[in-house]
Amino acid sequence: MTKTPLSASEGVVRDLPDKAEALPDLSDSSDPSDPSAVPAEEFLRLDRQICFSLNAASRAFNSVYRVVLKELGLTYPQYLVMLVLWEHGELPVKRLGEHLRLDSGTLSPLLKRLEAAGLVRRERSAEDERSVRVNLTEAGADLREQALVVPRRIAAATGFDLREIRDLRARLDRLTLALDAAALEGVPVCE
Amino acid sequence: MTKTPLSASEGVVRDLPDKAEALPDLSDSSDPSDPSAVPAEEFLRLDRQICFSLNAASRAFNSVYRVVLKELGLTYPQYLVMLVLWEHGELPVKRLGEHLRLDSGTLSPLLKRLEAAGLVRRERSAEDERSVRVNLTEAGADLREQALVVPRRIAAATGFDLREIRDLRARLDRLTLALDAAALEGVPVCE
DNA sequence: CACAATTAAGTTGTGCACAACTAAATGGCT
DNA sequence: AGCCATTTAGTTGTGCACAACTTAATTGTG
Repeated sequence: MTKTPLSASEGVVRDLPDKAEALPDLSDSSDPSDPSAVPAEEFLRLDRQICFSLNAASRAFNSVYRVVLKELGLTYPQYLVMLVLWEHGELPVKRLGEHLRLDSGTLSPLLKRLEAAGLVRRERSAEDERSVRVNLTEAGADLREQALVVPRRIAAATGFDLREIRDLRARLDRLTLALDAAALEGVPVCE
Repeated sequence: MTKTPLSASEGVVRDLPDKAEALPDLSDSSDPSDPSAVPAEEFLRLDRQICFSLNAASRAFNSVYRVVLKELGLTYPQYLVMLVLWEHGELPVKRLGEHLRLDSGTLSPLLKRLEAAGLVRRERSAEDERSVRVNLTEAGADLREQALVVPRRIAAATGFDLREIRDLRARLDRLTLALDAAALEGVPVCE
């Protein structure tokens, strides 16, 4: 077996939405904002759920993009790189990485593949020989035309309207900010 | 260079939260629920943002878990597997995959590593020789004790209270459901 | 100016996700 | 019984994320 069926095939265990209501509603406890009011056992189970949800959403998103992007010949991370280049034009690898929160360990091979595909050119900067500037080729710039339909198709697949998307985005950004901050000053030891 | 600094180092391009307000507010257009009211160019930019947000949140989450789980000797996906086993006990690989939405291509090597670490045992089922049952070893069962603190630390890192976490989870699950459905019956061609 | 620290890109190695495939066991169905 | 479709794990190959490292260019400081 290889691919867990995505559909509502009979035997499938669906942890995601169903159990959401079936489980004890932790937010109904005396003080919903106080995590220490919840027993550790329950908390472990809750963790299982939120982990899974985020993971599942991320992967579901990925796989929808994968389908849509296949006809452009791009992977999802490659699409993200192209989006930045379409919007900003030439950029050194460093800047690209800042936009995407990716380091050279990820970008170097990815850019090599984009270059092999003829979408991008890389050349050492003259002023600073350490820096490599990434440029769109004509083919790369032209691909933007085909990409214009992608967002609509994705948005349609989510079933969310624009307001919901915006709202979800805001929450996710807030989450990311908090997590980054926590990662910086060391993850809290207990509390 | 290798790791894009997570901190507020001066030159860092922060696409995530700042631009959220700086950009034209698409949801203020005449009809927020009608995507076709938005020009394709804007839509492409919006897509860039929501993609990035989801991706960034997922990776930020991952890296916080990575830090916390390192002292347990687990990766994040391995932790997810252990959570399922702690909750359900012995399971065939197939069921494990259903809980986690992972196929054998991902699980087989992962379980092999967990087995090498002495946390699980795998044995062919007697009734059905196709099936492999995954069992916790004593060490694997014991590890649960240490894992009990993980959820609190993560929750603390998010800065979200339980209600917000629950709410975010509900949205993500809804998103996943919609995306799965779309993936099933083919992603909409244009719409 | 010289030399240490910093910065940019790339390389190597590990682990995960997934598509495509193989191998073996099982369950019908005739 | 014999055969074929299905089911279950596993394998192989590609691409991404990231840690740890290397190399080379640049900057800062004495």
